[in-house]
Amino acid sequence: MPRSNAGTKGVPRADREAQILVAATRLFGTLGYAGTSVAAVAEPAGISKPLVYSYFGSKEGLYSACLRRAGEQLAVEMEVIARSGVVGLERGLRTLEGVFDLLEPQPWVWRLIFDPTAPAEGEVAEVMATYTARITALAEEGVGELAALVGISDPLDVSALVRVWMSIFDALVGWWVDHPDQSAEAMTARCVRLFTGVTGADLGTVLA
Amino acid sequence: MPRSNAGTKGVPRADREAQILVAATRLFGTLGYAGTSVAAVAEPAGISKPLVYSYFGSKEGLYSACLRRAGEQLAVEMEVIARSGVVGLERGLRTLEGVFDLLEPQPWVWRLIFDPTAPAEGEVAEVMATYTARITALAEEGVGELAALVGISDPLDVSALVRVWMSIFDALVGWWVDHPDQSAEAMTARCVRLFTGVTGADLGTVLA
DNA sequence: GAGGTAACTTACTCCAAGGTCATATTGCGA
DNA sequence: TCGCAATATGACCTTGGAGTAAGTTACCTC
Repeated sequence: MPRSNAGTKGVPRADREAQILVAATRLFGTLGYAGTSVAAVAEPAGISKPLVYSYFGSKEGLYSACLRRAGEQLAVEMEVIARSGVVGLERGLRTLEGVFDLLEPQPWVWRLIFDPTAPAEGEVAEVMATYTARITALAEEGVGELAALVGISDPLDVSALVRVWMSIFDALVGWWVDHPDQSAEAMTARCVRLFTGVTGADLGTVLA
Repeated sequence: MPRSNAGTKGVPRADREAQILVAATRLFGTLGYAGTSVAAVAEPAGISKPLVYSYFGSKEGLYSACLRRAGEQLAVEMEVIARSGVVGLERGLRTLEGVFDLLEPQPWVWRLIFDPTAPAEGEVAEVMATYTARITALAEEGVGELAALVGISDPLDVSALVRVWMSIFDALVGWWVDHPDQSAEAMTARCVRLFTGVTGADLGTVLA
């Protein structure tokens, strides 16, 4: 019998890294960057703090790794939908639908990307800026098209409207996270009802 | 000449408290609760840290005091507008207008009330909940009325729509904070254009 | 002008959390 | 089977910021 708990347990680095990322993503997404300690990540991952540092270097490094995985997933999902040819309000809806599906098993991931408690400088800020920029670009595309259609042409108006749209998106995801009994499908249907009610548009065929 | 810097400077407690609150509100609203240290508040107020503790008891006590002042101002402003008889989308606009005016000299106050880095328990959380509840009640009133008009009756749909509305409000204030060159009046006009564009409603008379 | 009190500061304590070091165990190739 | 690299940890160092103890100065009243 070993005299200490140290020593390898036969788990390869890649596997451990994956385990740590899962635990960290969940905690960061739930408690926020500032509210999560590295020790609190190590515990559910079943390992000790120094191993986390050995693999990810720092708390920021750990967060960046989580961010890259989650951000890539979300950005790709949204980009695929944007390139699928759907336009107008329906494009917004389809994007919501895709995000709801993606987030269904791990809704806390959303907060990761827009966490206001994350550091405003350094590596984390840069990675966040990358994904925020990719997502914002898509929003600008969609909102810009829609704005032109209803006669909103002033660039500052469009800029504000982009912000509003992203905020609506965030609010709907946030509401959903607070109502875990609602399925992704039900959420999409809800969005259709709300959009229809507010804009008067016809989105009846979206739920095919 | 005095041998130390200690000793009264003849400033009455009420005056000092007011100075401290001004400095604290600005810092909390800019850097957030978590990002602001009590020492950082003391410095621009021109005093030392223990005096802050002597007057406000704790960092939470200090934040609560800021919150009460700011929250009361905002809640009263919004309640007055709500009771003034204006209805429908115009009520939303008038509320935005009132908040823009109130915030013009101190836009950072907005973030104070919805600061996500504030503690989730204890006195601060309670005070925040109080004002959030007052403001949410007004939103529910206004949104509920509007929702009924466009045939949205499911309580969960209304609940989600309330969240969306508050988020739009927050986005518009946030955009404005990021564009300090825009006057409160210009912002109100912008909101009229956006609302008109998105909903198709006629708000032409609002800018009287 | 003596003393009580309000206003004020210096110099600490304490703790949580980020980060590091020295060391222990085991799998595996030569 | 020998030894090295990879995996792992307990114990430690360090820092920043919340909070406090004890003392200093000045105003105000009698």
